[in-house]
Amino acid sequence: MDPAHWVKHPAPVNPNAQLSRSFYARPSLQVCRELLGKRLVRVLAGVGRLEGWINEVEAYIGQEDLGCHARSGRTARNETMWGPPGHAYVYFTYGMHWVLNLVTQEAGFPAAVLLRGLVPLAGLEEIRQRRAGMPESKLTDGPAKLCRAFHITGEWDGYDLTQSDARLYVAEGIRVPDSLVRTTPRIGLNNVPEPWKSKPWRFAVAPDSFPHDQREDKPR
DNA sequence: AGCACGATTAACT
DNA sequence: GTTAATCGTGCTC
Repeated sequence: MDPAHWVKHPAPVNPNAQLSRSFYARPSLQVCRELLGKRLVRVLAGVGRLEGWINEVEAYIGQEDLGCHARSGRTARNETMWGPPGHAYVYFTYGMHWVLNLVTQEAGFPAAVLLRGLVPLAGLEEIRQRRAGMPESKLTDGPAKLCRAFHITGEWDGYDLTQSDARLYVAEGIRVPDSLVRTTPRIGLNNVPEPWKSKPWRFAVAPDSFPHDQREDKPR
């Protein structure tokens, strides 16, 4: 990938800046698209920071969206999605996997963005440990894989990613031009009726688009 | 109370 | 390409 495709955020954006609630409090598709290239940060006490560039996301938008958990109304499981934006919505699925969403839009409207993929940036040693036996390219290339790698479980459901001293949050990152963004239907909605099944609400950018020289440990 | 299935993954043919 | 693993959730009876 031509490095010229990558443009750093213009000053005065602080590249370490934690995203504020106003970022999440917007239409979900806009938040979704803009999350590409941002960094998921997990602070582990005594271990250090795990970081990854966000490279794949999906939007789930309201009760009308029959692919969204909120389709069945307000329940104990989806409660977090109905709350204020900027919180983590973490749920358990397929009897063994946790997945992480970021709540979007205003409180009272159930919507969130599912994080489906990261490109490991920092804390590689810890990430590899959590994903023992997996090839380098498959450490965090799925919604449950990235939760496994970043120590994210149901305990994080409802966590406010915008609080100061957050141990889990999203920070500024690298700018991803539209020319690199692929838009497709969402993954895994096998029994969801149309038109929801085919809504192009998945946004992805190829992992090898990200600059290797900024990673803590370059892939071998 | 019972049941079908899931915003998935890893292993396998 | 197919499939087992594994259990919480929401829906039906």
